[in-house]
Amino acid sequence: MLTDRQREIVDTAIEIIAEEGIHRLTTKELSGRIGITEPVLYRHFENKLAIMVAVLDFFGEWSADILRSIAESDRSPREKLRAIYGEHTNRFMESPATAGVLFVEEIFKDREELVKSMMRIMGVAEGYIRQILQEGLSSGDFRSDVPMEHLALMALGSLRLLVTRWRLGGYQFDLYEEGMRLADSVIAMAENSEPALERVP
Amino acid sequence: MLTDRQREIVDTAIEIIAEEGIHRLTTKELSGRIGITEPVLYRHFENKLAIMVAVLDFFGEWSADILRSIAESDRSPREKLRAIYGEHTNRFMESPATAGVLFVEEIFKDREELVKSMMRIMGVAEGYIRQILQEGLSSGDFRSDVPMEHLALMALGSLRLLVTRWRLGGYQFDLYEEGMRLADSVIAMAENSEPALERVP
Amino acid sequence: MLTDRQREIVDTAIEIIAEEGIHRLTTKELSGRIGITEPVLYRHFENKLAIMVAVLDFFGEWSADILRSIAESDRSPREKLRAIYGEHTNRFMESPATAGVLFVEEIFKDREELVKSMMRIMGVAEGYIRQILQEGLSSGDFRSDVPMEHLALMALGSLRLLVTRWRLGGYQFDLYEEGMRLADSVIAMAENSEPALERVP
Amino acid sequence: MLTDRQREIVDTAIEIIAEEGIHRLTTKELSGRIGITEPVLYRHFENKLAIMVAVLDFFGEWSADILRSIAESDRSPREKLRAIYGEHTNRFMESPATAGVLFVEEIFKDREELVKSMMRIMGVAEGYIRQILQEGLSSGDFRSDVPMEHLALMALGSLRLLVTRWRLGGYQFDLYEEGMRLADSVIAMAENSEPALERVP
DNA sequence: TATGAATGAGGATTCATTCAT
DNA sequence: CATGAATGAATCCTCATTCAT
Repeated sequence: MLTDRQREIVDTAIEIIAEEGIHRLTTKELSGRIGITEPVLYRHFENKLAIMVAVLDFFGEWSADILRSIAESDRSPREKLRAIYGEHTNRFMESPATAGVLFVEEIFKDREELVKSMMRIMGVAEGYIRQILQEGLSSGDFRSDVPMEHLALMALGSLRLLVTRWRLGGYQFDLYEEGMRLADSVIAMAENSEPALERVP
Repeated sequence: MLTDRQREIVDTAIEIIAEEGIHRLTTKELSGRIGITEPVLYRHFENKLAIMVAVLDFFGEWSADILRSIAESDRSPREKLRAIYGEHTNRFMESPATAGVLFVEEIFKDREELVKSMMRIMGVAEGYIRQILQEGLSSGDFRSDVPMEHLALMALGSLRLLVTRWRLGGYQFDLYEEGMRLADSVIAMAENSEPALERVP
Repeated sequence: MLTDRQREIVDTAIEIIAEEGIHRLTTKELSGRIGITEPVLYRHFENKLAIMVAVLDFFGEWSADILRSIAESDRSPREKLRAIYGEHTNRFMESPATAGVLFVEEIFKDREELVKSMMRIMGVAEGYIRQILQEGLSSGDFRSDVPMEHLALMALGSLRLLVTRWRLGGYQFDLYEEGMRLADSVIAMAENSEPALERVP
Repeated sequence: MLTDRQREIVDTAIEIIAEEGIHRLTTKELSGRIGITEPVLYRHFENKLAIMVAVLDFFGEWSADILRSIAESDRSPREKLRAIYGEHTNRFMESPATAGVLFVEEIFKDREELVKSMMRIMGVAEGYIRQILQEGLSSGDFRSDVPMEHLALMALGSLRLLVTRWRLGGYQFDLYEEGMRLADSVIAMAENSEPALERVP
């Protein structure tokens, strides 16, 4: 879908956003890092907005890929929920720049033109998560006394907040390890508290 | 602490951030909205950074005020947790601009100079929340099989995500009502599942 | 002639020019150093130009005072020439700020309105110097094969350049000592080379 | 070393400094005179400081060129000293703007960042002058009873002061003619007073 | 496909000065 | 005599974007 140059531009844009913040994503900085002149950007994208949309789309695909592969795997709902934390935190540690994935809304929220793109991306991600939770509900693994959407809010919300603190703190702690510990807690709370009674008979 | 003019400037800055995003917080926009000339801003604040710090401090106090009054109230830990959701969502609906409170980190995260201010503010808020959760643990109301910090991450993280969606969706749903429903779910999950057995004997 | 406040303003202005350069002589800096508000300056001077003229006049009087007292003293022309170097360098070391005296033209040269003031001041100083040189010529102490105006240019020019280097170098060497050594050289060159023959018989 | 545009910018900067003073060297004035917009300046120089450094360097080269060619010429020390006055005053009359060369220190003295550049330039010039004076000393043309550095101070100092007065007086007198007359006086004073006795034997 | 050169609009900030109190 | 509050004009500089080559 994207040419090599376009990929390079998008990657570099993400790098800048991650390292220096969205307000440093300027055409000068972007072209400078790649080693091209500014007009080149306009050969490959109509304008800066188009670059940002491409960044968004990249994030969307990145996120959808992870979630889809987890959702379609053979694991139990519990394991899938764990995998969401594990996969994300793992990849974030490898490439902190992409930690922005979870915060796409925050990064671009003040650009009206991008909201639609974002909503779509978030919708896709949410879809996968709900699907996983639904499985857990159906199988009786997850408790049914709280609405699934609240489970989703807590699962994703806690993960986001964990990552936020990791970034603000300067990537000091081991995100993956903390993520897995958090996952276990979330699962413990999401589980049916009397599994034996309900499932064994 | 702040003069009237300074308050006016800070309020207007928050308004702009809420309505148009941080990237529109320019001295021109700010002075224009207030109906003064740009240099006036510099009579009341040393520079734009000082204005942003004042905005941060305002957020910090706003947040600390709510949390302190809840923490010091007579309610049960359960009720306090509920109150956190209730008070915040309620006030956000009254003044959506201040919904930024919860997202201070995101708004200013790319301004290195402000990170310290932010950390302090977040620390204060976290302190109150931990205090409330601790009470619940001590009283046996809250489950002890998950670390308190994870409870905090889930409680605050889910609230944040709820508010984020409310804002992105254009303030369409009733944040307070949804917030209280979410609170009940969070409490249900945080509670000891067999209260009678553990607390009565 | 000047009120106390006016003196304070002029002194501080000189201080600023000496320490930070003419481009830092702003009403803000000036009032700030004195500990008053900016409008106060306008109570005591019509505008900034008037302050600069007062600075110029101060310089003029300072310079004229030294030169007059030397010119009117009982010393020989030789000694008077020495005294010019000695008095100036001595006072400059006590108060480097006033070293600007010699460079009034440079400091204010781009302010057309001040040129007339400056010319007058320089004229006065030159008058005294010429008077001293004339004495030396008449008495046969100084050589007559070079025009007096050239003697003046060399005497004053070398002193200026010495002081310039002292300032640029950060006041590192002992200006007075170097000044006196220079004075001796200038005098040696200005003197009649065959004094015995011409004056004794 | 400099592109055409850069040369144009530097030349115009010098023009402005000469005509209106350093305080009128603004990006607006500079771009306006050239007939370009302000941002163009920043395509060709990193910032205003870089422009000023380029101006300084231009002065330095200009000065070094003259002095080197004189120093390396076949003339006698006497003639070289004369040539310094002659060449400089001659060129200043052709292009009064460049008269700033001699006063680089004064023009930029309050810009700390430029002092190093200046020191280097002045050092180079001084080196050539000392070299010439040394020749005169060695050859017995110049008197040895005054330190060479004092000769240099007088030679350069008197020239500077002459040019200063020429500029302040609005370029009224014939600088070249006056310069050569001054040169003769300086040489007369610098010469050994009893040449016959010392050199003929 | 890339570049060099340019630009209009806007960024934060500082200036000398005024005026009502 | 002094201040608090304000301002118009100017400062240096950066932005995204265009266009001829």
